Amino acid sequence: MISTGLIRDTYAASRILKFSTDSLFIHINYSHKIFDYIDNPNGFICNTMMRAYLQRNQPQNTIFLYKSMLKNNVCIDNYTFPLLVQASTVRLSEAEGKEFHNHVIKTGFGSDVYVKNTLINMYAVCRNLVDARKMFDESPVLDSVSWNSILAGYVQVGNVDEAKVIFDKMPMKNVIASNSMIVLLGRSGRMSEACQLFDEMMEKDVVSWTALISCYEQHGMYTQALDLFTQMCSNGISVDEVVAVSVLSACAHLLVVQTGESVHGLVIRVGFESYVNLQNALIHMYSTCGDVMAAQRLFYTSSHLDQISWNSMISGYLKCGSLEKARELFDSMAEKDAVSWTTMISGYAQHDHFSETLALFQEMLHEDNKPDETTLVSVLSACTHLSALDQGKWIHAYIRKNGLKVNSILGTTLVDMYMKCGCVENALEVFNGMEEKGVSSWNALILGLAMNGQVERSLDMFQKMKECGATPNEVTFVAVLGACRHMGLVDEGRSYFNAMTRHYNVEPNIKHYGCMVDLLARVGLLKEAETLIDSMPIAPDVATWGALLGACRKHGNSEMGERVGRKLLELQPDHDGFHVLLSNIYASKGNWDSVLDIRVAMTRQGVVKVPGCSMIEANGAVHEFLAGDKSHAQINEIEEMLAEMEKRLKVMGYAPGTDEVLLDIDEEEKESTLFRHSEKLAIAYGLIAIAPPTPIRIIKNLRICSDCHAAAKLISKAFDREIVVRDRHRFHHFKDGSCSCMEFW
DNA sequence: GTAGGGTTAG
Repeated sequence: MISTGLIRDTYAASRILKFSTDSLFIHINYSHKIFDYIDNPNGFICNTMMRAYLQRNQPQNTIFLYKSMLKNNVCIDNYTFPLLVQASTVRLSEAEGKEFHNHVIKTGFGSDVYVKNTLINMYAVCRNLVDARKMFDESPVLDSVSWNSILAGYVQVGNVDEAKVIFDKMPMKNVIASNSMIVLLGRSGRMSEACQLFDEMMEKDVVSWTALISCYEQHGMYTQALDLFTQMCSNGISVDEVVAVSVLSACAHLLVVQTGESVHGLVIRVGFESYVNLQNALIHMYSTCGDVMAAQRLFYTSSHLDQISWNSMISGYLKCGSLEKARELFDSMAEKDAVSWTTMISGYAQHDHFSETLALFQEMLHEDNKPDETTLVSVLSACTHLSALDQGKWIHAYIRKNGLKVNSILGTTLVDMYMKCGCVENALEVFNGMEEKGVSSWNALILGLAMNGQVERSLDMFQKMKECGATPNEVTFVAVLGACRHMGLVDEGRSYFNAMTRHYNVEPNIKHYGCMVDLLARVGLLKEAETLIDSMPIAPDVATWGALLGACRKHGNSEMGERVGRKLLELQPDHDGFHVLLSNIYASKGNWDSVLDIRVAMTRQGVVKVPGCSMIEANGAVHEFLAGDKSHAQINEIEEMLAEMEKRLKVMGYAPGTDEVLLDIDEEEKESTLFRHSEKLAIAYGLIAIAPPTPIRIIKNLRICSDCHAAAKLISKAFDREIVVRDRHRFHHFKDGSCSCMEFW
């Protein structure tokens, strides 16, 4: 019929069009074709088509059709404007809505209650409460839709007081009004009032239940959300795709995969699997709860996938550690958005694949993608772990250049990066410039200052933190006690430790006890440290005993050292450091037989001493040195520099501290072994490759040894160079013959 | 023909 030419029977045409548009399963293109064949469509036909566009989420076509009605002098009526105004509401365009409001006034349809209500609603949704209220107040006819629309406006802007006034004054409160109020109260954190209203409702529908369930969900009250959902089901309300999404989110947070599965079963039974959002919520729930196979099944069998589905699946693989599968999926994506990139980048960072993190970030930039704050947090953390200061600085510059917002998380990450790269002043600059500071920001600051030897400043910041109204948490006290430990401030440490529980309601955990044991033991209060271990309410861990062992070695208490060392080797027979420490204790007493025993034990256990390794960034590359390493391309120059260093140091009275050398060899050999330590090789290379006044920055994987520490102090004076060494514990800033650590390390 | 509920990816 259609193909024979234009349809001239307007009535027949309107029936056909109405039939095709009313059924949402019929594709819009079909209706569109019919419409095109209609000769001179009248107002009714155009309205029908406008509605079809609106219902299928094509508001722009609704508006376009209206404009062509104007052009072709098609009769506009009181059915046209509500559709038109709704279209501008969906598009969230107040300017468009206002324009159509003017048309309404000019054409004289302003008194139609439908037209008026859609206009009130348009202003309300666009948060223009002034104009919404004006229309509402000036209207001689108000029905329940008018009241609910103005109420929705106050819900929209979160004005509880005004909404309450409207709600109380309403002549006929229906379910819709109460549902809106529940949402508003819940969003404003007034959960008890929301619950009360919910309980008072005579008639509740699925929206009422969803409103309250989602409020619980948003406030992190996941258990309550699930309880309410159970009640909803037993009240005979059937589950729809909206409530399911909220409930699945709660399941994901609580990691209750079984509940999630039953929700899955319910929605399949009701037949809602084709909703993309619901699919995504399911994929997320399964992968968060560790059932990545279930997530994968959904993903690969679904016919409707969107960007979020892909990103969720990648994230699911990353959560369970399948980096390769995640990368494979990532690489196969047709279009990657910022979230896809960040997901993959941060996945690498979280699994300690820092080089991959930086490499993928480079790729992201190379493909012209704009990283945002979240991306940079992960990339910066990789820089911190790799001590890649130059890259870290580059990212900081990128943030400034692109005007990205340094929020509390990004700022804290920057502070941490600068601190852990030994750049205290840069860290402070970032910190002072931060608008919002969280507890973590203060923690990074306190920790960083202490780590860089500025203990007094660190403790001052703890005071200042409290003055600024931040509440110290567990991590804060690890940092504060750590600061005390870095300078041997025993009395201060004791008083902070006591204040934790007394004034700040923070129970000490194993790390706090470890700090205290270390602090006491380090200054020689070995007995007191051991007593503290014995009286701890928590079982001491290997690190706590290890701290005591290290102190025994330092203070030459070989009796306790042997006892503790033996205990540690029982607790963790494969730990290289404890073997070495105990062996050092024996070696310092000249007890070479026991040293040999330990060597044999290490071989038997397959324990390998982690070789000392120092890194130095110079001329855009990272150079690694192992002890006695001869593999560097410029080894001859380095050897010459070592000789020069040794010569100048001897003049200054340097005596090699050979008692730290584990090997049973003679003194002269010991000296030359000492002088081939990785730190010294790196320093020698730094003196060659890095022009003053740039500091020589070195990262060592183990603690710096006492001989290298003494030597570095002298080198800083003899060569007039600043040397910064980050060992696995803290920073040492060597300058003018002294070190920022003040010998506490 | 007009009014109400959701979240999911870093």
